[in-house]
Amino acid sequence: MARDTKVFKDVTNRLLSHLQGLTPGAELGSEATLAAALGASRTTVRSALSHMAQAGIIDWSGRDKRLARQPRRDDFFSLDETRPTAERIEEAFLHWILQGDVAPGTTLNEAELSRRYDVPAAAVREFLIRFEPFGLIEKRPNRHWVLKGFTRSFAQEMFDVREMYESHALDRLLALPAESPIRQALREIDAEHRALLKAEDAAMLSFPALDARFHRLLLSAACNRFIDNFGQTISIIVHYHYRWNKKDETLRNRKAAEEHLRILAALENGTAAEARDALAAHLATARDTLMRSVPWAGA
Amino acid sequence: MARDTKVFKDVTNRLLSHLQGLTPGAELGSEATLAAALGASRTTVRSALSHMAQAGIIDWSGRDKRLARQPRRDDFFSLDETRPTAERIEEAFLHWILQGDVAPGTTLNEAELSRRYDVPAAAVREFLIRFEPFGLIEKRPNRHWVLKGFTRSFAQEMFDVREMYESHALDRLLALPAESPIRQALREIDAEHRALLKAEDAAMLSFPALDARFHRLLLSAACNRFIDNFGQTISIIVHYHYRWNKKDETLRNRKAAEEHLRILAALENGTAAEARDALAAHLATARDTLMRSVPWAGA
DNA sequence: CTGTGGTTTTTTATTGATAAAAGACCAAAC
DNA sequence: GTTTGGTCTTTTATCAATAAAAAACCACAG
Repeated sequence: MARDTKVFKDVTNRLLSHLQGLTPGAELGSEATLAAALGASRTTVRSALSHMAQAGIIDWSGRDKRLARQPRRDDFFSLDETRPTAERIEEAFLHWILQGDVAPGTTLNEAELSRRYDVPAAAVREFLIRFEPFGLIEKRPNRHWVLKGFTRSFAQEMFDVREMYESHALDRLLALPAESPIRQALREIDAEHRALLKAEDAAMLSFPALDARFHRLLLSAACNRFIDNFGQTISIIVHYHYRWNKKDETLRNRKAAEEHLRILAALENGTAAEARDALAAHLATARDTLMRSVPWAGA
Repeated sequence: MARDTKVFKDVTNRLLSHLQGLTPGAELGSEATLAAALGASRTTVRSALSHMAQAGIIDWSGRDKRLARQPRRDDFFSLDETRPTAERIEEAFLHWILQGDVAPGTTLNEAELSRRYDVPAAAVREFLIRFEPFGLIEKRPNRHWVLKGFTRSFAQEMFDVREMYESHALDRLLALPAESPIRQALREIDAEHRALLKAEDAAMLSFPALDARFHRLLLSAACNRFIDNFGQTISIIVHYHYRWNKKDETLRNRKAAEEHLRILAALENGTAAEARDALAAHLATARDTLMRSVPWAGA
């Protein structure tokens, strides 16, 4: 077999949902236009079109492309088939690692991971290479990968960098005018926090996603690709950590949301010192929460 | 063809140079001992041994392994054959990029790089993946890699992080006792700086290596894998930059060496504030030097 | 001469085959 | 009974073949 037809399926799906908005007989526009709109090559769009013509969804001959009938639900490919491979590995792998039942020192076999997650071996390899500088895994040349585990020292070092970056970003943020896009976005996030805190406890489950957005937005004020990059990886780790550690979840999230609000309030009305103080307090809580859930043992 | 026999050649070379210290008739020791000493598998050591037996360098039958004659120069494999692939790509690629005649926006073809540097395509791919988070290149999914170039904003962002990390490391260093290994190592580096400054101008060519060691040692005080990792990459970039930018080289190096000495003196005898000040001054000069050589134009 | 679609070429992603290197196993030697 | 070396198995690195996707090319309609 050669490469997967993922892009073709994804393009077909997106083309179909576009067609749902049209009435039968409507013109579809030129191939080049469709390709540009879908962000794919004309070759792939043509494959999708001929697939849809065969299925009787469109009439197609030369320049004349018309909707023949409304797309049905079973015309679509399943979402699972179009999900990016990288995303699937990342999710499966991080879930496995942060689940906690994988001991540090475990050797990772590329072929086995590839089989287990049903993804190409090259994609597994690529993921592991990308993940290595992050420090959780290590490659022994000519040998296998070794899991170094989520140790206390790892968590500590991660937080040291996080504190450095977020403090730096906050200082940059304080220097920005109140009308800047980032500060406007922060005001919107402030409103979302208030709405979440007013809602029922169950709604608190959506806090991790909000938390990730808040911190990424904060870091984006640094306008630094290295910091953005780190923030992305950290948000993955923290996100999966939240998913895993269910203890006192609602209470913990509520407290974190309130700490976010204190930072946001200080940014809006308070002094720079108060904002720095609020951020430091929040990061200290976050560090404490994370460290509590990391086992003392481990290499 | 399958994989290269690089490890075999390297093991053979190292075994040969070990044999040069022995007199003919001497026993070589067990296969397992040799394998452990050379950091390779017994399988590979056995291949090397049978190669050397065939060449008449040793007499080998069962447990009895003796040196038959002194290894000659032409018994060795050429150094070029044993150099790690990763190192070769890194050197060739970074040299090409930092040479400056490659315009940002240039597309990189994996197969072409593989041919040009005579390294396996997979190794090129691996190198590019590792290098991507560093921000110089970018992958368009299902398409090629794109060079983003060594732009002013890139250099600026790199230095922002560098300043953050080195300041943090310095604070950690100031808290260490005078007898700590890092401070001892710094005293040795201090002496090397003084020796270099006393020597002729030509000796200043070895400064870049000393500079890299100084900064890496400083960063190592942070005891943080993320910081160490960044330091490694930066030292590569700065190293290649030095190699490229020959203007006022000696003068520039001399100045930097003196700035290093000021930091080291402050660490030894001065106040914390003086040390911080000296570091800030040095980083400002370094930033200025780098920025001067980065063209204003570019994406 | 510009936009469009049919066609061909190039490049990338993926797989399976193959040899190097590592690692496991086991019997003989000390 | 521990060490050592011969042999076999597993895993990794590499290449070649193949199909998807992209990109280039070209002819023709308007």
